[in-house]
Amino acid sequence: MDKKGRKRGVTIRDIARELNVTPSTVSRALNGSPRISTERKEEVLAVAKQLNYRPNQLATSLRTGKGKMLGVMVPTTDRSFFSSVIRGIEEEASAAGYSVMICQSHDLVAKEKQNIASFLGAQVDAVLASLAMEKSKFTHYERITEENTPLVLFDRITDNISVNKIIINDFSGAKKVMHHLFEQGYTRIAHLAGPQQVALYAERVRGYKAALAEKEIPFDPDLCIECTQILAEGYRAAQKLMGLAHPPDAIFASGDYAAMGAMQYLQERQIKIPEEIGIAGFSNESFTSLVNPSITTVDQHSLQMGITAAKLALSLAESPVQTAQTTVLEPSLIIRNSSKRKPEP
Amino acid sequence: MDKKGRKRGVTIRDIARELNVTPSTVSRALNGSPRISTERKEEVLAVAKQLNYRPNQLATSLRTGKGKMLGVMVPTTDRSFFSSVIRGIEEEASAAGYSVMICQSHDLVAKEKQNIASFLGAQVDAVLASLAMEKSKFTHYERITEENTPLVLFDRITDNISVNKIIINDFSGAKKVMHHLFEQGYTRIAHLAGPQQVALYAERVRGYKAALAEKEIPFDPDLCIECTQILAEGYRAAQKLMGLAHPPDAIFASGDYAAMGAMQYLQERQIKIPEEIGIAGFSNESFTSLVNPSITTVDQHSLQMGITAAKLALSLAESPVQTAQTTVLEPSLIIRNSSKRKPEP
DNA sequence: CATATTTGCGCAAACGATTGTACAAATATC
DNA sequence: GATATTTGTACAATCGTTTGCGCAAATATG
Repeated sequence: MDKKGRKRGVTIRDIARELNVTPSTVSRALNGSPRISTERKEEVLAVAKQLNYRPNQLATSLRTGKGKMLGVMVPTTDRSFFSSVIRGIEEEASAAGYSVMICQSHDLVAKEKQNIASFLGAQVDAVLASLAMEKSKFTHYERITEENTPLVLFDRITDNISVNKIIINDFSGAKKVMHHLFEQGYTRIAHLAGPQQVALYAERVRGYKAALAEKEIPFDPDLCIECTQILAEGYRAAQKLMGLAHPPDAIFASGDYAAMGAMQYLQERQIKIPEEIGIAGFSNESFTSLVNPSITTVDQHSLQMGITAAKLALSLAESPVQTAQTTVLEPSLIIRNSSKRKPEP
Repeated sequence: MDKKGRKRGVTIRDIARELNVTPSTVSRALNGSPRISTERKEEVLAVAKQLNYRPNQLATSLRTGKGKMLGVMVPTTDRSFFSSVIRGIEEEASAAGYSVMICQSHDLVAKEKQNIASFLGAQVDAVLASLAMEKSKFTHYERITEENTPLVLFDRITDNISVNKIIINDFSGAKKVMHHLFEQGYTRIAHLAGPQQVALYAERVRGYKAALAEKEIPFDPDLCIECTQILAEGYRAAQKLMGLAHPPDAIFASGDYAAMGAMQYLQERQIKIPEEIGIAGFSNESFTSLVNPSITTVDQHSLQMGITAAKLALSLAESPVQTAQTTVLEPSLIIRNSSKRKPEP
């Protein structure tokens, strides 16, 4: 601590003084410059270790413009999907010597703006983000690219902004669910769609419709209910569906929480799952394997998505001149009891 | 971008040049120094806005030694408890103009060390951490305090290191569960204890024993099984318990996942819950309200814990000279169907 | 009116690291 | 042995901000 109560660490100056050389020599030695003799390097390294020297990242970043830090923004960390993605990003980043700054938007544009300001202020080398659900004009994201900081969008993306994107094939995921439901003998399948301003939910609806079309089943608007993918809305949607003149014999929800809500309603009504009605969700939320019956869902390979996104972000951070690309990951169907009414073959 | 391809932002120099003053004047104006005239301040502010100036946090931090950043380390973000704590920390921090850097230890000491190095390198103003389960000597945590960075431990703490701590009253939480189970008429209550090197699990065992003692029920070692609090271990523990000559009539698990595992085993065995056996967990994990029957558990006021921890950390960051204190929060029992076998009064 | 005080701002030195250039000594070349 | 080349360090500027000190002009005080 100096006289002002601030903490003071060991600096290259201290090492330099110890060895009667200049800070520049120490710096070069530490960074393995070829212009420094091997013996000097060893001396410097020894003293550095002895003094427990730790480079001040801030100073290095300020000088070099590279902060060795990735900014990650997700709507929330307590969904298993996002938390896995983060884990993937972290693994990849820390392997490359980068640290990760995580922020949550709580699906609020205002918070997004705030977080972006934080990222930019902290001079992160790249930003990885999954968009908030709130409708917006994405101008705050443009400020990132304006400052020449690489931006990678994952999962919740938009076409309104031209950057690198990592998504899963939501269209295909939805179709896989539908094929499975057809295979199990369900024919009148309802869909609990997510907010359609979010691209991935729109994609899933597209997959739903495409699967119907393949079977030459006309699309029935009554069976496709748009709702935020939370438990209560799934419950209400199921209620509505069961009140129809021709209720569905299966419900495919665009999110696991809505699927769960629907299931709760059906169970309260003593409707047997999967015998009378089949249920499927999306995201492979951890509870889907715990509840009874376990819920059929779609795994999004979240860890892999994080790794892929991080790799891309890191490469962009090192060499910023690259053209925007979109990587599409293939999701996997996970069949569980909520939709299995045929015996195993 | 300069010639080397690095991004260059607007600096106070640019503002200064525009107004024909020096950077120091701009800096003072921006920081509201009383030594600058009101008109100058307005001019500076106007130009700053016009040029879209954003202070370089790195430079400020380097100069002042304060990074306006909190480091948060948790074992994992995908437990609802930790993710809520983080949310609380974030809210409090961002209200105070601080940003938050989140790292996960995955319960590995090696990762803890790495993360601490990241924190220290990033010159965070304070570190908030919940310990990994792995046994260790905590010397890596001491490096934080050695560098005079405030450290606040929450939830998973240790007595081996003298710092500020925020915990919930695990002893009392466990007793509350036990009282409730007694009240419901359960008398032979088993406990699935967590790893005893983790203080909070030891506390819960202490609460379990204390409640037994109050009822003058002798402690039966056969009924207290230590296991990591994951689903599979809970399942196995229940299996073991039901194989006893005198099996229990209730199982109180120190964690919700273990409780869930136990419940799955019992359900497979067609044992009725809560009629034949009562179940209770700990942590109020989100799935506990979704499964059937819903699981009685203990809420740890995670959001409040985060807020409290952040407040403490922030105050320490501002004025480092304070004596270590421990704050204890009171948990709440949440009674659900897995342990409710008496009709509501 | 002369001296003291305030007011408003500039100068320059930090913070800790990196890096282009310079420069002496050691080695190589003829 | 004189000159050219390499080798190992030092010097000093720089990244963007903050801040102690100094200094002039404006105002206040006697």
